[in-house]
Amino acid sequence: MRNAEATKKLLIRESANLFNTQGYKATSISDITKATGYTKGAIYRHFENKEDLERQALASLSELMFDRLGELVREAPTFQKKFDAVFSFFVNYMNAPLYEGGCPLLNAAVETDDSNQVLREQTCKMLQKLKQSITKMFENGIKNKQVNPAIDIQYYTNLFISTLEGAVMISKLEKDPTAIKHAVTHLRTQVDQVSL
Amino acid sequence: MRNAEATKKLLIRESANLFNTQGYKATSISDITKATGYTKGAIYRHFENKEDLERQALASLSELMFDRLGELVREAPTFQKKFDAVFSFFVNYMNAPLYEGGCPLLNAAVETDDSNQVLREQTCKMLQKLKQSITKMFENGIKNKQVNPAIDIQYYTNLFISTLEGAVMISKLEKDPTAIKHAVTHLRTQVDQVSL
DNA sequence: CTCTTAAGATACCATTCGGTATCTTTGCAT
DNA sequence: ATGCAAAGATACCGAATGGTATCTTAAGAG
Repeated sequence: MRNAEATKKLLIRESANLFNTQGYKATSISDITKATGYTKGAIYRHFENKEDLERQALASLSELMFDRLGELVREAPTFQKKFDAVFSFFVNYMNAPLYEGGCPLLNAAVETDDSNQVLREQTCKMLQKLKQSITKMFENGIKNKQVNPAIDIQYYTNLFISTLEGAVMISKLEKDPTAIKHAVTHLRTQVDQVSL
Repeated sequence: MRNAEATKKLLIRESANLFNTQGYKATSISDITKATGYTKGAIYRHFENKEDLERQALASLSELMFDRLGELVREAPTFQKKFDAVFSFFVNYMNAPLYEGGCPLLNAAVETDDSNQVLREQTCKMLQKLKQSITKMFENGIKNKQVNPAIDIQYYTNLFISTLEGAVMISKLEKDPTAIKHAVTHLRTQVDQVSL
């Protein structure tokens, strides 16, 4: 064989980049053939249909995101430093992106919320996973006596994700990191306020 | 003639709804013919090409948005009530939308930031206009001695738009207004903090 | 009531879409 | 070396794409 697994990974990686920059519906199979050098016959040997490829590509982006995010948070020792890690992850969408096209959660959410039921549910689970990560950080902060236990965790979780994602939207549109930096500055003060 | 102006308006309104829900690239001309009852010949009599229609549809969404937003802000008497009006405008994306598909700024920004130069610049101007509206509200608040004059207006403008837009993304994806309500709650405390 | 002209419908164009059937090539086991 | 199954290339399908040329219809002017 010619290393089927490697080519499948390549197909997923390249199509994920295209989906995340141009959109899922807007990216054609022949776009992917041009980007990878492989032909349609090769693509359809590894994936049932375009939707199957879209699902696996989004899953791959999700995995990349949570792997990196988890790594950064794990390495940070304290509650505040863990949030610094999350913030730097989002700031990096502007200068050293893990993947092209900005946040895959934001992109998939906006494209699929009204039209694509399958990808929408997958994106929903991605958001839930991100929420769980943030929630866990607050819970551990409380457990370790670093955070005020009276706070509304769901409220802060929603607030942090909203602010970061909205700022990514603005900074990507303006091609200027100011909005993200403002968001991070603000959220840092929020972290300080709930810290003991 | 058979009232050309009315049909052009109808074409713009219906295609704007489709673009804002399904995406610009993902919406075909024949989608628009099905939604309006008009044929392609009719559409191409009123618009040079699809891009021309996309531009005019986005401009129409922008006009709808700023007309309504401006009206709400104008009617509110005080600095704090003006921001309440802005907040209620965004909350309404979930229950009584001015147009289908959520915030046209968010949708167009995410779709075009990496791929569509023409629409991207138009969306950029839309964001600038929104920024100017918020900035003006802070400036007037300062002028009227209702707001602390030491605040960084650009910072708060970015923060408010980021938080609201990110929350719209989440609430639309989850089909649940909680995220927006949390965002509004938080921004209201920010309004209070900068108020005199 | 007709004539003109614009609005809109119809039919078509080349191209691209997602998808498939079939052929060729490759690498491995024997 | 040879056979074989899997990987990938090629060629094609019907449907849909954006766009256009042409025909028909309708409204207002005289």
